[in-house]
Amino acid sequence: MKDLTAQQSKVLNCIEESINKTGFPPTRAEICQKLGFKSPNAAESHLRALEKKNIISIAGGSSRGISIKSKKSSSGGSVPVIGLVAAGSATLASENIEREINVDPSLFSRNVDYFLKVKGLSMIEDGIYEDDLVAIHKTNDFKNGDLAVVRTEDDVTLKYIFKENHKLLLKPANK
Amino acid sequence: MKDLTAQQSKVLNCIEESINKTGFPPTRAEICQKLGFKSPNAAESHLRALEKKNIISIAGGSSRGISIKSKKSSSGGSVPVIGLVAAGSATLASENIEREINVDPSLFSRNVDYFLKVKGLSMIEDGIYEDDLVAIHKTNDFKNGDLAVVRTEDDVTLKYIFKENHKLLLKPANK
DNA sequence: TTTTATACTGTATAAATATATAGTATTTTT
DNA sequence: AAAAATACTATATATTTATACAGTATAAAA
Repeated sequence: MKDLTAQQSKVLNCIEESINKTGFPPTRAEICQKLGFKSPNAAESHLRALEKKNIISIAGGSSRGISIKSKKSSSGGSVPVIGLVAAGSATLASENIEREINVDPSLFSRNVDYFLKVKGLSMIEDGIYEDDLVAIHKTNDFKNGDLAVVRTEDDVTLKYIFKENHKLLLKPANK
Repeated sequence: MKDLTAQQSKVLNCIEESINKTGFPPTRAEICQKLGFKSPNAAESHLRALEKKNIISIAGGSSRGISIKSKKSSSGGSVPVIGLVAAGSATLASENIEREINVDPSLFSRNVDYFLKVKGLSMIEDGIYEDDLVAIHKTNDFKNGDLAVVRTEDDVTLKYIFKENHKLLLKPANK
């Protein structure tokens, strides 16, 4: 799958949020309102970009005709579970998948791409214990203080992420 | 819940089908076309009837603004969620059920009868935070040190349970 | 260097859509 | 027997919505 730009991720999130919250996709105007655009064409062109990248499909001539593709069956979709170590590999290669579990999408505000099984006790102060499953949502869009899966050269960990000037600041949960 | 008429059921089916097939709810016109009505008001009044019976909600002023309120627990994995306070009542009365979620039974070693939503911070030292969901398995069989839902005269809490001689000892998780 | 993609503002409009009103007829409830 | 709910047709319209067209500007790819 091609990478999404930050803005495209925001729009995709906006669609997911709308479906989760209201039960139906947003209009162009609603996307603009949520993301602060002043022209409906801003939303329109992002939607077309997402369509081109095969992330969503747009039903021509009908209102709110947006649907998210490749979304596993909306009720009880199967989501892979990956150990923290294996998550370092680029893809969700089948060898790295420990198991698949069915989750109710309504439990989470965003689409869950996979689960990470936590190793070690580094997050214990935040109530995340060894062997806990952490739901991971893939996106380029984040806020300061979000908890994120961070991959460095030789390690994969959970860290709080901050953007300062033009650098990324990573803050671990343990002291 | 009041019973639906044959026509109202047809309309509800039509809505469900549309959401499953296209990803978004139908318009009045689409309902008419599917069910053979010749007036948009036929669909409209059925929708209002379904709304009155609390089956769906209709967002005013927005197209396709239909969402289905109580999802039927058609799949076997549906489990009710109950707030801790409400759990004091004897049964899983429908008024006390906040929602229903679908869970993968393989996530738990025992059968899950319901979920409790945690209030307060009494379990924070054990990694159970406010609004966490705790899976509850009903049984008379327990071991010393098991975490259990305990109901006293006026309170419902999570406590560690021990059997000593012929008495039950309850130990809270907080200091 | 030219093209393509991204990222918008601003304006306009045909078509889609919700929704009200006016009727008629049948069934169910009180 | 009267009232209320159900089940529609038919028409009308204000508003919502998708969608096209015309620009401007920047960054990335060819």
